[in-house]
Amino acid sequence: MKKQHISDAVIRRLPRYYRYLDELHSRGIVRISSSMLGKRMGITASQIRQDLSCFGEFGQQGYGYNIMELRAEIGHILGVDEQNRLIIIGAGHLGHALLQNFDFAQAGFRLDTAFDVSEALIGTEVNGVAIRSMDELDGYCAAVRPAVAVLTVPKSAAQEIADRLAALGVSGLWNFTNVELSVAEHVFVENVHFADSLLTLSYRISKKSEAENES
Amino acid sequence: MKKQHISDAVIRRLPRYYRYLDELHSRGIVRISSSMLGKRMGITASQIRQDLSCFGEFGQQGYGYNIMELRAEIGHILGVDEQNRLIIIGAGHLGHALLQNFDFAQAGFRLDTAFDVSEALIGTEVNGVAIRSMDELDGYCAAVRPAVAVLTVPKSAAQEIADRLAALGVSGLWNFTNVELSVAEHVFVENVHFADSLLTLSYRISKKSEAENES
DNA sequence: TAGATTGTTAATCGATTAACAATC
DNA sequence: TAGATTGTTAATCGATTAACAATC
Repeated sequence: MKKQHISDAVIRRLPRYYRYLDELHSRGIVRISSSMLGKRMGITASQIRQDLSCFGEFGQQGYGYNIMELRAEIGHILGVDEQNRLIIIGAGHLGHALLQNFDFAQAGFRLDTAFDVSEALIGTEVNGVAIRSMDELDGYCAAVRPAVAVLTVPKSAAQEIADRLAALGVSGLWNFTNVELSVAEHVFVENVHFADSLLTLSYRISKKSEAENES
Repeated sequence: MKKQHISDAVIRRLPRYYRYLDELHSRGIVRISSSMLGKRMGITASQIRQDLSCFGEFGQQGYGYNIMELRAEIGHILGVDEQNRLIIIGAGHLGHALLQNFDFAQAGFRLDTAFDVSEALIGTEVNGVAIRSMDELDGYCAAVRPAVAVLTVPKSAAQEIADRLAALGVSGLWNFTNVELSVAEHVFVENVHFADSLLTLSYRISKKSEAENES
């Protein structure tokens, strides 16, 4: 095991390992070798072993990996057992969708509450989660100290709210607005840029039809 | 300009360039050099010039790039001017959020219609888009031949619907379900894995608090 | 024990950065 | 013209893959 610096490429593969191990486990499979897992995931066995070796020794020669064990180890590395507190800013359509569908607990977070500016929403509950006024945000954060805030607000409000949350001491922002936030460096920002994602698909499709027209 | 193979890393940066150029343009700025753009984006000028050189020569020595022009070029590379047809499968919370908020036209797609199994939704309109029965899917695709289908359905239905869409001839799937789809190789899949994204944030936050505890 | 598979070191490959001649 | 900045070639850096001794 080399403690060193862990590259972003490795970190972004961890959730994918986690997902595959989850599925194997739910199918009742007990063990797997790096080469079998690699075959399923479409990556090399080398890469899997190399990646895991950043964090420890989780396998056994001649046997491979115990799926339940490895899943738990990766979950631990990702911090899913910490159950950090999380709040949602903006309970519009997207905020609602997350409130209704997304399993925050499985990703290691405890969803506390949501905030919105709409009078119609304030005071209501969605899926058992209370929606509060943005006026309460400061007091709430001071008292509860949530680790992460989900940004599902209009583009125009994003940077201002991000600054406010940074000042209130959140550690991370899960940003669904299509803007590039600039925040103090102690705050981690993870972007979910729908438009970027769809544009890469657009690129691949148009390259494909170009290629077809050439032939 | 080198036509060659274009790496995924380059393709994934294109939408980001596009976004920055959009913003500069809307602020009325006319030209920018690779070094200034790099400074804003937090990347090197070299990388920008190297990336762009995959597709052509868009700048001018001693001047830099005309923002409007470069934006249009990148838009064209990404295929935003093709206005491919797109359908949404699953008009639940997330499907609704996309129907209401997302600007498909700006990403180069024409949103035709949505499909769902819910009797309550079938026949209604959301934001001017008709929601049809899944029973109509085959006939609709045969007639209209949409290029892309958005998958906002429950996990359990995802693979089956993906297979069906692949057989119906779609070129791309924009997959919001947290499953790994396996489809015929002529179909491109672009995943938006919320859970993976949040887990990387979880990782960074827990590493941070570990580091703090050590000191 | 023999076979399988790990963790790790070394080799390769690809992506990023630096340097610079070309030229607006 | 002089200064600025490109596009591209070369150098560096990092990530992926291959190989293999260690060992269950």
